[in-house]
Amino acid sequence: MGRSPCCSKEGLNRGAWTALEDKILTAYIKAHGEGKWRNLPKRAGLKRCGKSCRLRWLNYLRPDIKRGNISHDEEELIIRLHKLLGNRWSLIAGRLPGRTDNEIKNYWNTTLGKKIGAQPTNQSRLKSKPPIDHKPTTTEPEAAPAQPQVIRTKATRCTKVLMPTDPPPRLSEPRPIDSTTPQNPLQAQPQQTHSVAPWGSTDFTPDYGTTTNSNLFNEDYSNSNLLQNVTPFKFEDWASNDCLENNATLDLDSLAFLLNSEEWP
DNA sequence: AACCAGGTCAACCGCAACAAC
DNA sequence: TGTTGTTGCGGTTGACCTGGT
Repeated sequence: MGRSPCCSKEGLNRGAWTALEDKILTAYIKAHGEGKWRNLPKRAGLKRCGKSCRLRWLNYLRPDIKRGNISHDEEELIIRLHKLLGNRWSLIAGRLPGRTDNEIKNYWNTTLGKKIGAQPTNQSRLKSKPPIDHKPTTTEPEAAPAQPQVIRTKATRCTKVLMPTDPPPRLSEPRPIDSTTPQNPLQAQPQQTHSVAPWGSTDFTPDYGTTTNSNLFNEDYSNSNLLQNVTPFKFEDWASNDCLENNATLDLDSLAFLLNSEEWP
């Protein structure tokens, strides 16, 4: 490869983090804040690569991390969002306060992927495992007739986002439902600095009442605490956002078509 | 008790987008 | 405008755990 690794491998610790390393990293970030990951290990006195520090902080040490016990509401939300977004774990995680993309990805690959009959992302693992009996549960949508429609899976960053001047409330602080503003999980507020919603524009108009799937969310989630504070979005608005790739409009057109189809649960 | 298979999850890897120069 | 450095992302790996035999 033409490019050197992010850091020299020599003399650096690898593998599981020790309690001491965690302590050092946490203390350093509390004192100096996040960012500058490349220089962080040197400054903090850690024999770790900056990438490793970042990952450890984001996925494990951050104070707002929720660990384990993914609730039923969260599970359903993950399933729905995965149907919409595919393996874009950071976006999905952005809808789930306190959850990390890594945790959701793992949860999907080990639990949800099997439950709903989707292929885990880890294809190599599947090869050595027997087929899974996909029985729909009472709480899950009907098993998809075919592979879930995935927009795309390549990693892309989305930083050109217009943040709302009035950030939506956290999921953990539900607001009363306004009957005039149907709710949608995709409008749940982004709570993580590393992952923001592409539909962050403040001026789009909630309007998805023209499709047979307009109640995709508000029906299924009408009883969900998690989703009582979210508002619907419009695919056209979403697709036109600058942060999406040029071909995203096409993909979203396909997605809109999919949502209009009878096959959509 | 020992072994094995399968499941879970933290960590690593390589790529691509973005920022700085 | 092009190049280089940095950051963030999804995919993948492997150590550890657990349950069955």
